[in-house]
Amino acid sequence: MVVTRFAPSPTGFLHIGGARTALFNWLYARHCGGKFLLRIEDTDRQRSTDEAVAAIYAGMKWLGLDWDGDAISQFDRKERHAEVAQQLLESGNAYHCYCTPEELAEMREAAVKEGCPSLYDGRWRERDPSEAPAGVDPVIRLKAQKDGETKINDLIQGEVTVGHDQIDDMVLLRSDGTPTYMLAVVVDDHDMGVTHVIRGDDHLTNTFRQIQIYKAMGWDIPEMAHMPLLHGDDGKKLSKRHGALGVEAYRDMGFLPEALNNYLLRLGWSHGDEEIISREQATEWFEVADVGRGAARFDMDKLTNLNGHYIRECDNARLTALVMEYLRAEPEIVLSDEAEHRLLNGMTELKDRAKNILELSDNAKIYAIERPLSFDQKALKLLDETGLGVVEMMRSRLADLPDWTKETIEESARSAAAERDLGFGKIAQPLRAALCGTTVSPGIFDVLYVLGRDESLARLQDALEMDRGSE
RNA sequence: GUCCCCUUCGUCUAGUGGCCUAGGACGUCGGCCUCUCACGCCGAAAACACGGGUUCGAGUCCCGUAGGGGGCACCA
Repeated sequence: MVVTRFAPSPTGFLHIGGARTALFNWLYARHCGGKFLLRIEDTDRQRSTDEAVAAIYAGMKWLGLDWDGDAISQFDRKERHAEVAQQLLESGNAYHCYCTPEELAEMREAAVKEGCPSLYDGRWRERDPSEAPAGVDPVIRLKAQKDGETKINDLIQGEVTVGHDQIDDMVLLRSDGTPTYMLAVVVDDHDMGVTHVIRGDDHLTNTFRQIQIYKAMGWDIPEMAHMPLLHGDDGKKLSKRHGALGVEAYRDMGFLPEALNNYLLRLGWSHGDEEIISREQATEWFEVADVGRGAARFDMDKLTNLNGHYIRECDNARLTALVMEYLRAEPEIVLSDEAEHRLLNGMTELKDRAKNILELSDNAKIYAIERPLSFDQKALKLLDETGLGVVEMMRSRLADLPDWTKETIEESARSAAAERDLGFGKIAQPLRAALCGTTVSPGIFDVLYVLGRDESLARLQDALEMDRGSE
C-alpha cells in the first residue's frame, strides 16, 4: 500500500509552499487508495511552539487535507532515534567524533580554499576511542561509503547520480544526545512505513546522504519524488513580500480553500488543458510522474481569477455566512435577521461581482447598512435636481405598485422611461444612488426587490429629504 | 568554491521526432452584451534561452554555453 507523509516544521504557520507539498502528498495517497500521514518535525525546541502546531492543523483542515491516524511528533521519538544511532555504532557503521566546532570551521575553510567541497574529512573515523580528549562530549557520525556513487530514480526528476566523494560522515546524534534531522527523517519514514517521499527540491541532494543511513540499517529505500520549489513573481525565492504567507493569511484575504487548492495544484502539475479541477477530479487524475521539473512562480492574478470562479460557483448560504463573519466587525452594520435575509436573497447577483470575500462583503453592505445612508461623491452628483426629480417620480410610482416583484418593478421603471422618452440609464442611476449611496451595485430591479417595498421607499424618501449642507 | 537540478508567450502550462503555421489558461489590448459595475461572449498581440550536433525531419534526442534554483551545519 502506498503511504505518503507531510512533515512540516512548526515555525509559525502552514507556509503556502508547504501547503502545496501537503496537497500533492494527499492527492497521491488518495489517488492510490493509500495513506497520508502527518509528522510534525519539532526537534528544534527553540522554534517549535504549540501555537505553530495548532496553526498547521488549522491550515490543513481549512484546505481539507485530512491525514490518517494521529499526527506524529518527531520530538517524542528521540529515544528511538538515539537507539538507531546506537545500533549503527554497534554494527560498526558509525563512530564517535570529538572535533570541536572551531576545528570543523577550519576544516571547511581549508577545503573551500583548495576547491574541494566543504566536507568533514573523517579524521575520527578510524581512531581508537582511547585517544578521545577528556571533557569533550562526542557526536556520533555515520561511516558513509567512500567509493562509488549512488543513483536514484526520482519520480519527478528522473535519474540522478551523486558520487560518494560528495557525501561526508554526517552527524547522526549531537553531543547532547539529540538526533539530527538526517537521522530523524530516515528513522521516522521507515518506522511509519512511508513508501513515497514527496517533498521539495531542496532535499534532493540530502536524499543521497539519507540513503547512506538506509543502507547502513539495511532498510528499504522509499520511492523519491522531489518537486520544484515555489518562487516569487520575480523568479527569486519565495519571501514574505511575494506571498510566502501562511494559508490563514489567504483565508483572511478572502480566498476560498477550493480556489487555493486548485491554484496550487496547477502550479507544477497539469492534466492537458484542464484549468478548473475539482478535488474529486484531481484525486482521480493526479500522478506524481506528471509533476513538472521547473520551478513555478506565484501569480496572485491567477489565484484571484480562480477565486472569482469558485465564488460564483459557491452556495449562497455558505457565502452569506462568510460575509456575515466579515460584516460583524463593521461598526455601521447591524446584522439583523432582516439583513441576513436580504444578504441571502441578493447573493446570486452579488457573487458575480466579487473576486474575494472581502470585496463581496463590501458590495453586500448595501443590504445590511442602516438608514439613513451616506452618499459618496459620485452618488451625490447624480442626485441633483434632475436626479431627485426622477427619484420622486419613481418613489410614487413604486409606492402604487400592487405587487412587489422583479417583474412589476421593472415594468414600472421601463414604462416611466418610455413615457418621458428617457434612456433607461437616466432612471436607473439616480435610483441606484438614492438606494445604495453609490453608483455601483447589482441590477437596480434586484436591489429594489431584495430591499423590499418598505425599505426601498424609505431610502428614496431619505434621499429626497436629505440635508445637502452648503449645496 | 564544489556538487546536483532546472530553462516553451509577462505568468502557469500543453507538447514524449513528422498531427506545431507551437495549443489552452491568467494577465494585457480591442469589440459585443448592458441601467452602473461585474459576469458572459468574440477577437488581437505575445514563447520553444543561445550555439553546435544526430536525423530525411527537433520544442521534442545528444553535447556545450549562458541564466536561474538548491545542497554542501552538532538547522529542518
